Order: sequence, then structure tokens, then C-alpha cells
Amino acid sequence: MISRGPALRDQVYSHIRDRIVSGTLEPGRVIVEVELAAELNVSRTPVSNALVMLKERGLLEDDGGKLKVPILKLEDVIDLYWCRMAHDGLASRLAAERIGAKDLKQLETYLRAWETPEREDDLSALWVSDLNFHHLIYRVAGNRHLLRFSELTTELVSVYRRNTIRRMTDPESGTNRSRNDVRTEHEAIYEAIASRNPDAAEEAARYHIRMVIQHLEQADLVIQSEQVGL
Amino acid sequence: MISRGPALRDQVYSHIRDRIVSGTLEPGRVIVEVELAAELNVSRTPVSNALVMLKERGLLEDDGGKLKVPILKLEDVIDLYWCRMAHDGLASRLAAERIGAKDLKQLETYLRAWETPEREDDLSALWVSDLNFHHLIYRVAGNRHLLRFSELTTELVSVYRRNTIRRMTDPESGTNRSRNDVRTEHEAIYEAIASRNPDAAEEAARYHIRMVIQHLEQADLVIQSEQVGL
DNA sequence: CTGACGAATGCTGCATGCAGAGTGCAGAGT
DNA sequence: ACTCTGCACTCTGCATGCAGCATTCGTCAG
Repeated sequence: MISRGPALRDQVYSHIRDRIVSGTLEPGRVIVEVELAAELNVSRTPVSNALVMLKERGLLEDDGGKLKVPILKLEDVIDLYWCRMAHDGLASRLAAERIGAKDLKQLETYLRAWETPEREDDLSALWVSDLNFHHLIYRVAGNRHLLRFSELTTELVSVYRRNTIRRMTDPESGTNRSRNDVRTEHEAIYEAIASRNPDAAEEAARYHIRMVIQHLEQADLVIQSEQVGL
Repeated sequence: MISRGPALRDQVYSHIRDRIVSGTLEPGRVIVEVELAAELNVSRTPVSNALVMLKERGLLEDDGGKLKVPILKLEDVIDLYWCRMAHDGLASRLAAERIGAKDLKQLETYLRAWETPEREDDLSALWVSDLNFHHLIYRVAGNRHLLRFSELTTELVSVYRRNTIRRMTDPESGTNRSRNDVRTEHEAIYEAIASRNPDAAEEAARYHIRMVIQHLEQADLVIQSEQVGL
């Protein structure tokens, strides 16, 4: 586990973050500094530092003096997506003003991933494409603070990655949002950026996220219905 | 300096943050852990933790292994204001959907601060009113992640508070943005929120920040002109 | 049997020890 | 006089010691 390159606390940070995101450290779990230190064969100091970082980023939360993996309710995820709507909208606007030929081409290849025939094991590949697509837009936007906000949001949302993937792509989820919807929305964003139309780009990005939010809310309704026994 | 209530590292954090914001620790300054520890009569541990927190929030930056107070260029501030545009727009939209009578009244009182006759020593009071006005909107919006983003942005921008106040209100700055402009824009936001019109509220907030950005860019042009001897 | 009080344990925050890396200065060699 | 090398100092990161706080468990009394 321990190597000499990056500072120990950063390695510890990455490790714990991955465990949170992957669910090995499940939501609600109380984080015990000593445990992690023992597990990673380091002293408590770098672990403590890593925990401070994680807390700052919202990947851990203080609950009565104890650090816990936050239990994000769907409401929280939706709140995060509202932020994403604002961020993605702005990023797309800026990207439409600034994008160059090379990045545009790259953006197109990410878009194409959604055209391939559907296979079950493609889900994670699709997810990666989705991340790449949006991330490239942020890079092109050239606003480092905006990029940072986006990363914070993505990190938090990714705690729910597994769930949202399933919901978004599972035809049994009771909602009718298909990969074609996503594809169409991405295409609209791409077209607007490609035609250097900032207003249209922002609106397309916002529409895309609004659809995701709508879908999340519908999924929540379905889940709630199931819980009351419908 | 040391009290027993909040954790030492949080006290240290606040102290250093205030020194950065107030300019006592000027941009570019290299932060020396031992110095601060000695100055505050604490050990290096809580200082180290505080520095990690400050770095996470962008109030310190890593520069070749050394921690420095970041030197924000005007371009950075403008980037931050673009983010604010997105955030304030969203917050105003959400606030317009959710605000209650009591908060609305409070919002109105903050608005009124801009109607008082102009006095030089009112500048900081105006600034506080401005902060309160916008902050209340965020609280009403009821999206904790959005609130957090806003706080991060405000914290960073406030490193430049002094400058922006001067530029915004100094009639000699060469631009013609007056407090009446700000007042009018705030009123538009208020009116839209009061009439529960989310679209109008978002647009009014965005317009407000766009004007600030425009002003910042103009001020920059003026400064650049001065620098080349015009 | 239950409730309350006290002891023991576990965990965290702060202090300090220790070692490695970077920097600057000085002295020696050309 | 200039440069290169080496030594000393400084600072940071990690480890560990220490003490206070909370929680829990056990025991004793009602």
C-alpha cells in the first residue's frame, strides 16, 4: 500500500475515498482513525489529515463528534443535481465560446459511445463516456473554479453512482428514461457547442440535467410506492 | 487566543483565514507552520490541520512544496463571479419557489439599506447588507450543497473584498457603475422573488452578476490603460 | 428486576520527537 | 574572482506519547 511518491496523507485520502465511493465503507459507517491506521500500516497522523480533507469535501460528516460516511438521501442527490444544472449550463456556455477543433472532435467521439448497440456490460463504459463528455466540456470552459466545483459535486454524487446507474438504465425501474433520451440530449449539447451558440449550449445542458432530476424524482415516487406496498 | 470551546484547529483555521482575508497575510506570502504555531502558542499539529483545511478551500495553494497565499488575478475573480452567476441564479430561482412571508420581509429590509443617503463610512455597512441579501436568498433556497458552494466562493472572493469595494464604489475608477445600479438590480431580484416568479428571479440574479462582471472587466481595462501610461 | 453510579476502556485531539529533504552560505579549488 | 561542493540549518511529514472525554459495562442498591 505504501509507496514513496505522493505524500502518505494523499494516498490515504485516495484509499478512503475509493472505499467510500465503492461502498466498502457504507453510508452511516463510523470512521475510526485507529482502525484505518492499523489497516494501512501507517500512523494516525496521515489518516487524521486525510479525514480532515474528506470532511472538507463532504465525503465524511461530523455527527456528534464522530465522523461518519454521510447518508445521502435522494433529496440530497437531487440538490446536487440542481447544482450540476447550474454548473453544466455555465460550462457549456463557456465551452461554446471557446472550444477548438481538436476538443470538438474529441467531444464527438465521446458522444458516439452512446450509439453503440446496447450490451449489459457496456453500462460502466457508458458511464465513463458520460463522465468524459461532461468533464471535457468543463476543461474546455477554462474556468478552474468551476471545474473544482464540478469535481466536488461529481465526487459526492459518485457515492451513489451504483444506484443511479441502475435506476437510469434499468428498464424495470418503472420510469421510461432510456439511453436514447440521454443520447439525444447529449447530441443537443454537442450541436449547440459545435455551432458556437452559448445560449443554446447552456439551455441544452440545463435541459439535460433537468431531465435527470425529473427522472430521479419519478424513480423516488416509484420507490416510495413500493415501500407503501403498491 | 486559546479558549476551550471549539477545537483548537478550528480556532487556528479561523484565525489564519481572517488574516488572509484581511490582508495581514498578503497574497504570495509563504506560510510557515512553525511561525504560526509559535505566534498562537499552540503546537504544530492543529496548525497543520488548519492549513490542510485552508488548502482544501483554496485559501492557500501549494507552490513547489511550499504553501502560499494565492495571488488571485482579476481573471480568477471574474471566473469566480461567473460561478456566482450560476449559483445566485439558481438560488434566486429556488427562493422564488419557496420563500415565506417572514423571510420576504427580512429581504426587504436588507434591500432598504441601499436607499439611505450615501456616506463614505457606509461602504462597509452596504457591503454587509449586500452579503446579507444574497445570503438570505441562499438560505431560503434550502439547498445545502448550493449554500456550501456559495460560501466557498464568497470566502475566496473576499480575499479581494477591499479592492472590489473600492472599484465598485469609487467614482474615480473610470467606470460608471453606481450604487443606484446595484440597488436597481437588487430590487429586480426582490420583486421577482416576491412575486414568486422563478424564471424572472433567476434572470434578475444573473443579470446582476453579469453587470458586476462587466464592471470588473471595464475596471481591468482602465487599470491596464493606466499601466501602459494612458 | 431495574435503575443508577462508578470504573475501565476506547478514541480523539494536542504535543513532541525524529528523520529526510531542500536551501543557502561558506570555503576551497581552479 | 568565480564556481563547485559540502555542511549546517530550517521546515515539513510521519510516528508516538499523553491526557481528557465519552461510552459502555458491571455492580450494587432500591
